[in-house]
Amino acid sequence: MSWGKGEPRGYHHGNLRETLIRAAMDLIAKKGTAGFTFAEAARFAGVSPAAPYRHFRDRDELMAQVAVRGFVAFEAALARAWDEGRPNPLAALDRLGKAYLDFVRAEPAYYAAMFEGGIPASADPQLRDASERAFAVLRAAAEKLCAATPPAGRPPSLMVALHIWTMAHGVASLFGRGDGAQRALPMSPAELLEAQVLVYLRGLGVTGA
Amino acid sequence: MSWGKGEPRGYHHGNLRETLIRAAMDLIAKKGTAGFTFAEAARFAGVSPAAPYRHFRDRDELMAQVAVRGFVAFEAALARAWDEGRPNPLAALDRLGKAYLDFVRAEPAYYAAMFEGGIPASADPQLRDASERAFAVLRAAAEKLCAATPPAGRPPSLMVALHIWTMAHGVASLFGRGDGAQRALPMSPAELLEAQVLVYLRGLGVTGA
DNA sequence: TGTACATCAGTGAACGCGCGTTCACTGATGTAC
DNA sequence: TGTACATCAGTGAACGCGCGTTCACTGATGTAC
Repeated sequence: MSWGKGEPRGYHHGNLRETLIRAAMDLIAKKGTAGFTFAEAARFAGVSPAAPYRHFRDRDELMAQVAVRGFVAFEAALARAWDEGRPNPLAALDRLGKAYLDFVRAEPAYYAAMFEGGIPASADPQLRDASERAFAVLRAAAEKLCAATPPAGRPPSLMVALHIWTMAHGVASLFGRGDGAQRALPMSPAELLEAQVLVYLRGLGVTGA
Repeated sequence: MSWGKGEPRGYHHGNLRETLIRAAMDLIAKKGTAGFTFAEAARFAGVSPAAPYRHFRDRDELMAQVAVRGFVAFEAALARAWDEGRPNPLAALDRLGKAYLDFVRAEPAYYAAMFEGGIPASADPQLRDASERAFAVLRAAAEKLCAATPPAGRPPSLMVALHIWTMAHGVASLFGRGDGAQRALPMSPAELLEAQVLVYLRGLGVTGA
């Protein structure tokens, strides 16, 4: 079950599934979601073009698996940053936004598979679930923030969660990509998002903003 | 120079360039940016696979042309909605946001070519220019809005323009796509964006928000 | 502990397909005189 | 106005390529007894 990296492998690979997922990530990171083929992933793994069919129905299933892993890693990163709102929701939210951008920049393959892979989240229950969990972190954050707003006219926390999401996603997708496709900006994406969230929170009447 | 639609065409097509661009748009709308090929565009136009080379260097140049047209149409739609801030900046901004979402929903091919085509805006000066012009509408809107904020601590209008852009783009890319890939929402994308912008403007201290 | 056998995971050759691209060509158009 | 000719725009056949997918196969692994 455990295979040394440099060891010559025998007839059986041993962890082909794992290797193929990593190969897919490498290829997606390098050439984008479109320039990733089943055949090339096999070649990358040093295996015949028929071998992947033992582990994945087709290219889309492999891509979906990458996306699932992406959402799992994403959720972990966001939850770690949010840290249940410690020491206070504002500081934690700031970390959350930075974590969002960091993830997109550091994991272009995950980001591409998650949001540009052409795999609808509804297609795979596993994918849907992983994506829900990641969003749940944002929901939790929104709830704590809403609790800090004046009770009169308190906004629905689901809406606030969606707003946070769209702000982070908008900045990330327009300016925060890992590859060099971003446009010139007078400030860093992180600064842009931070300022935006602060204005938004002030508009919400969050105490201390 | 003018060709009736149903007329049988002779050896020369007459407006192949135009027809290819429209074919590309149809294909991109149907199958996304990845599932669009030079050969199929030619077939779609009823012309030999070698013919497109008389008009475009390669597939990417055709895609870039679609993106350029997209930005031109986008600018027109945004400018029309903004209408120089009449009758007041808040009402105009609301229209602007709706126009952004409408465009993305109604013109999936343009949107895809503009933001998902893998064509960096910096690649083509014409593309860069068209994209600048579209953004200029947002800048103009941001300037008028900033003028309506308290002079003390007035934010830079470029930043506000970028914030408006990322909010609209975030909502559009996550929830406002023309195809059925959007997720379930407790409200329409337009409502979500409108509420978000209102909170943001209140945070900015815009008079009347 | 050894042996027989079922199952598993990867092979490699083959296939049909559509794409991108080239080439010499040819029909149509426009223009100089 | 007519004619000769240059230029333009599209043809169609051909090519090499890589992809997705299948197939009967075979080497390795695990397990029952």
